[in-house]
Amino acid sequence: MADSYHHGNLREALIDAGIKIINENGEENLSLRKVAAACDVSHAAPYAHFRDKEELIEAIKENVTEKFMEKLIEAVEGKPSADSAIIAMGRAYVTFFSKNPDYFIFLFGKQNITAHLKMNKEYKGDYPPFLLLRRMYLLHLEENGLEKSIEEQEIDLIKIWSIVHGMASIACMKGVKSSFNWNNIDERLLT
Amino acid sequence: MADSYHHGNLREALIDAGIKIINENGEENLSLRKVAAACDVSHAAPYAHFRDKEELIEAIKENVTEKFMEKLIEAVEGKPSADSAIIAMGRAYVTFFSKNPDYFIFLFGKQNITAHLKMNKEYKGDYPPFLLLRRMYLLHLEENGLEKSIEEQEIDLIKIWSIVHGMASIACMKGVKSSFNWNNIDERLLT
DNA sequence: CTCCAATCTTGACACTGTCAACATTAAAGA
DNA sequence: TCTTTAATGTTGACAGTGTCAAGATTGGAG
Repeated sequence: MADSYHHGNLREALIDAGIKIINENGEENLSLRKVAAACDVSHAAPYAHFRDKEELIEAIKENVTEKFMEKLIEAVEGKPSADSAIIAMGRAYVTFFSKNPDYFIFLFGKQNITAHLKMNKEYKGDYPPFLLLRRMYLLHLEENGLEKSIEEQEIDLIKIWSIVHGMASIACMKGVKSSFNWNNIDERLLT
Repeated sequence: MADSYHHGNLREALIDAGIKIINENGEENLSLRKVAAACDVSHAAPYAHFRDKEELIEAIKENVTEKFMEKLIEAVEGKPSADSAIIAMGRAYVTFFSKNPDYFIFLFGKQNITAHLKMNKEYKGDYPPFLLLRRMYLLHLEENGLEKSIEEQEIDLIKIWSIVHGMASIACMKGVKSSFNWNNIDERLLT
């Protein structure tokens, strides 16, 4: 199967090769032709699996988001309360991107993330990490017997997500060398 | 001077044309050749003013950051206290990018911002909006007679910047249609 | 066994960033 | 005023890019 005309599993191979290139040389060095070459395949072969370059990038993003979600779920599960789960999730969020800033740039660089804050919308198609956060937040309200208006809930969600996402963003900036003292911030994460 | 061999003020014209293209068609449609064409100049003319494409983009970023700073300073000046100044600055921060999300993507999409958080470093070369924030924060400590360790100060700064920057980031995401109810968040911005 | 649809190749096109060689001109110094 | 020079702009070339059209190959359904 190595030197046969048909590759066998080109789609996955292209995604893996794309991730490797992004990790080693950054997104700006990702080209369809290089990805194809890395799979020992002609320059137009990817078009049998992806409509255009954007669609390959989108597939890679899904793949990276899955890895991201694994860390978040791992952080959340087994926690005694929603509060501690949310805090653990925030830590995992920042830790994940601190370890590989390239992923942050890759995932959020063009802001093409979908997240409907309105609680009465269907959640389908929303950004999975945000879905998890919302689930934990609703659990938090329930566990503590809190009743909040939709608007208040939205604000809380924005606040929580903002500080975590903002920290990740700042941590990924070049030149920001300060160590983040997460331990001190934990208890203030939730309002 | 219109049809003379020398343009006269090509450098500024290239920057302006670049901003226009980014505003109208997004950064992904910015090419040196288009910028040159927009200035009625040959495709290699920009190389007399910029080493490469990156240097032009960097110049455009400086230009956009100046506009950003104008809004921040405008929000800060005349405020009765450092606290109210910081809150106003946060509002201006989010408002600026809510109005033109393309600028957020352009400025922070690749995270190439320099901000040395350590208080004992020289501030030169730091990101101007961050410098302003730090100045206001130190004023806040002074006005309220607070004494904090360097580490505590850093944490405060990261927190403030994180929530504001994070909100701006989330506000610029596709699909986030919720209105930001800033009025409710103001009094909780400072710890 | 045949045929078809999925998959892959080849060749082309326009566009890109960049460089080298050359042209023009404003301005400084004689 | 004339000459020279450095700054600025042009032309032409090159490799690399995304994308498409036409054709080759092949696994698998019938």
